[in-house]
Amino acid sequence: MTVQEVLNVMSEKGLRITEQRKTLAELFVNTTSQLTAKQVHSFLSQTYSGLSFDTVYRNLRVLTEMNVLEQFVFEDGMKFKLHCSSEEHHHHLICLQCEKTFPLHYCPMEEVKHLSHDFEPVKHKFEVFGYCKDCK
Amino acid sequence: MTVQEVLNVMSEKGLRITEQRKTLAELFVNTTSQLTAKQVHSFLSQTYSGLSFDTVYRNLRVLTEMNVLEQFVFEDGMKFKLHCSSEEHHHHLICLQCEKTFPLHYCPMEEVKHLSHDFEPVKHKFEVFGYCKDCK
DNA sequence: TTTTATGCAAAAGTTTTGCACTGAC
DNA sequence: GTCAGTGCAAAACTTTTGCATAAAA
Repeated sequence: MTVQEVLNVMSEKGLRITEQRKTLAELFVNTTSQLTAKQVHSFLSQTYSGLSFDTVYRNLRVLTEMNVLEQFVFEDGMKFKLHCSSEEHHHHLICLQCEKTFPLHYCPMEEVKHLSHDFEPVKHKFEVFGYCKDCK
Repeated sequence: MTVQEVLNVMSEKGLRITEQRKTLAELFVNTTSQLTAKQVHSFLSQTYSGLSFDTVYRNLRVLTEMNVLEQFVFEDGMKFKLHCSSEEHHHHLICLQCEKTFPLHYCPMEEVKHLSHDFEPVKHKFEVFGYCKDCK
């Protein structure tokens, strides 16, 4: 997904394109790792010195609601990344060192459905943490 | 795991057995769902009216550190449950209605190891949410 | 010009910390 | 009697909300 595509989605949904939002879009398009609100704020602060946290939170929330970003829960708080455009359902390998994410085109739910007859699965979380080929 | 076994672990590690901690042990031994600090506080408050939140948090942390409890991260905060005594590595089916958990003796990591040669897995999260046979 | 986005200030929610006092051993 | 546990108060941290002003369309 390009910066322009992200901005188009925002426009189509009636959002206004501010300088901050452009930079925010660039940040997420160029990052494969999952970012905390704090990290996003730090990054944007380099350009917009008076940037407030509430604006960051508001934009992260709005972008998550319109499916541009995806939200994940971790021990150290919520993290955000660009919503995977891949048509196919998949999961992620997440590097503990560089924090980059790599798509894993495998889902264990087929197997689970065979094993759990008394339970009706609705959703699931599956994430693998470890070291990528550059970091291991 | 029985209440007495939990208390024994606490004693062995040098913790003192207070009335509150006895009740806390009973709560977790009798609950298969994952509880938030808030829920634990509510429950214990029924018996100990002046109960403070910091004591609840302290005890949850101490019990987690000595592996009596297990900690999970969710959208609505940390949750705790008795550490699974099962020898075998497993995951959980979690009911969205009654919040009970059911062991799932299946782990997708064997499959993942075959698929991801460039990535060295260290740990993983796998949880299935849905409706149990009583709730569906 | 109209309406949305932003910054500021403050609040709400969760978790942690320091300290004096109480209670377990 | 000694040391750990508790309650209280306050702080730290993350996220949210209300309102006046600034900026996008």
